[in-house]
Amino acid sequence: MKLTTKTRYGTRAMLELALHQEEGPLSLGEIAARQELSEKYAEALVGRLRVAGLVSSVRGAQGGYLLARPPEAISLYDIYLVLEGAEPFVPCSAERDCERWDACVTQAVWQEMYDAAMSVLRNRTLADLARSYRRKQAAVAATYTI
Amino acid sequence: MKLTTKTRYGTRAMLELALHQEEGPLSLGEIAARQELSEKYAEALVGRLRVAGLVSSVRGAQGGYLLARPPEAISLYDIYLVLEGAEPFVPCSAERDCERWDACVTQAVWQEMYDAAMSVLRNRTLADLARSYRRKQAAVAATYTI
DNA sequence: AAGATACCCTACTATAGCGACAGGGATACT
DNA sequence: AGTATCCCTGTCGCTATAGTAGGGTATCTT
Repeated sequence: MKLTTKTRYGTRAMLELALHQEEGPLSLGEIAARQELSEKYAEALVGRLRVAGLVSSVRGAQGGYLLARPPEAISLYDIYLVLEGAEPFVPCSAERDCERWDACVTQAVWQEMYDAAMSVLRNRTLADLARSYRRKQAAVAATYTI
Repeated sequence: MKLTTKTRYGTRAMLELALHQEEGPLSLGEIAARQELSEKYAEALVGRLRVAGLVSSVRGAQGGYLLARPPEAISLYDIYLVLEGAEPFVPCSAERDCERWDACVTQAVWQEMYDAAMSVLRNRTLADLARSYRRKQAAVAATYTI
């Protein structure tokens, strides 16, 4: 069970956008630089987020990307779904009669496990992340000041 | 995010052992047959469960495998841990100063997600599974009887 | 007009892990 | 003697991930 870099990078990119929301669009170059990624790879990720409607874009010079909705309205699950896909944890292959009762019994547990993980993502928005980030930043600044 | 067959097969094998607990040891051949696996593959899985102390074995003719502890004392998390390893969702690579605050903020979420999934496994024992199984079996039997 | 930038499409490589099979030999119990 | 566990090794194919690379078009700002 692992989380891919796609989701990780993508989520962080979205967090960047949330943090810079009022300073106008963020270009691919900037996003890629902060993630230490090639522009091409970043393009692939952000492109999908755009097609999915989580991000909007501004073309031309000084263009770039913006969140399509306010950060409170974008959950981490939204991002996950776009980048990771909705593929289930464990496919149940039973189309006809299922002899595999034991499998079905365990199946229920896997499903529960998956749902538990997803519900964490569902209950967390980009606004939450941004808040955590700023709080952390403030805490560190305070340490240095004192 | 996916669950591997190792965990799935392993858990089902353990369920088999739980269900046949009183009928003496279950041989590899039987386990493999019920999982529709090669004996060799089953051997690899059960072998690890044995080394980990979840399963005990009886050598020689009429030998086989048994649960090492009562089913109530074996959680699905125990099994997961043995077969999947304790590797976290996302390793934090920061050993020194970490410039990646955004990453750390997201890291916390991934961790929470992982914990949520694991807590489902922790709260479920083989005895629970066996109970579900028997209940289901009884329900189906009733359907056919009526 | 020039430059910056999004947008799109394709191809390519490398690696790692998973899923599984195969064989053989030693040990232990009935 | 026969049935099993036990243990070690090697092989194979597949798939997904994780990226890189290149080149072209459209659109906006300055």
